[in-house]
Amino acid sequence: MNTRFAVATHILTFLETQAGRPASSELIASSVNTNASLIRRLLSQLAKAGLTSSQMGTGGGARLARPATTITLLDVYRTVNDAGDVLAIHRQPNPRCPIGRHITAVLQSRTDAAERALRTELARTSIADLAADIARSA
Amino acid sequence: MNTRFAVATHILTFLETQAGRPASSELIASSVNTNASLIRRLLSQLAKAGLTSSQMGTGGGARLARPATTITLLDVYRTVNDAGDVLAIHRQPNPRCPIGRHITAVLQSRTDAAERALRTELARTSIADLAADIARSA
DNA sequence: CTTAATTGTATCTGATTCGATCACAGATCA
DNA sequence: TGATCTGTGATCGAATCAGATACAATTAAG
Repeated sequence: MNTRFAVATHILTFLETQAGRPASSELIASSVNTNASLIRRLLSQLAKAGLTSSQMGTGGGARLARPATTITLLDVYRTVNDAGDVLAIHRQPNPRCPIGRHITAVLQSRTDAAERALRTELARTSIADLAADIARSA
Repeated sequence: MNTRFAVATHILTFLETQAGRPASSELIASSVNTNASLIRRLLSQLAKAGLTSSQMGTGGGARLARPATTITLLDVYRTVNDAGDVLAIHRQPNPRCPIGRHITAVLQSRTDAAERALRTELARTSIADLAADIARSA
């Protein structure tokens, strides 16, 4: 499993605490404890998904593009995960075997339901919730 | 994502259709369309988890160790996945940053809830259900 | 008792993925 | 003009994975 979901969530939560001031990738990287290039790559994805916006040049950086109450963990998940890769399906069962011929479709419908449950739960938490939790911890 | 969950489920469903007759790793491998060694590795895990039992020697092979109605996709998931690796957490945020210091715990509690939802859904499907779905498709 | 079949496990290999790192063109502002 | 940023491309080493081969141990059949 990669760490993009966790890092992207960290980024967004960090931006929320910046109260609208743009944050540079260097600054964010120092909070996440990784390098700025990786942060910029994730920010690029987040911006394409409409969750953040960035400005180049002196004094530039990234900001949330929407109120943190409207950005959920499901939005983050959708941004950084290819569709349905939590419970991958194996490639090519033997089509001459009755099990092999049907197992993929049958199993897929069940794993789809499971992933749907995961997503529903993720949708219940917003970046604002996380920021509030952190404020309470601090 | 690896394919162990899907392959292990395939194996168990295959065994269910064998009606108690032991199936060799070669036979199973031909249905899954992979090699026997991989199947044996998975069967070894499944046996340790109490889902299958194997017998060496001529005429040997693997069987379900319990009725298929009592083996759920959650059992399979537990067997082949390390704990909580669906939404991994990144390793070492900067502890000198308020966000970095708290994000891991705060996020973990939310991803735990999501993974719990996933598991609950997986528990609703048994190997017998899959076998029945396949019988209906055929 | 001998032989064939089968598991369980170790080892190796090529492909793929991932994160870290460096580099640099383009944009922006003072 | 010069300093500061983003966006993106390229490369690298580590890790993971599936495929493959090998072989000792076990079991049943003849």
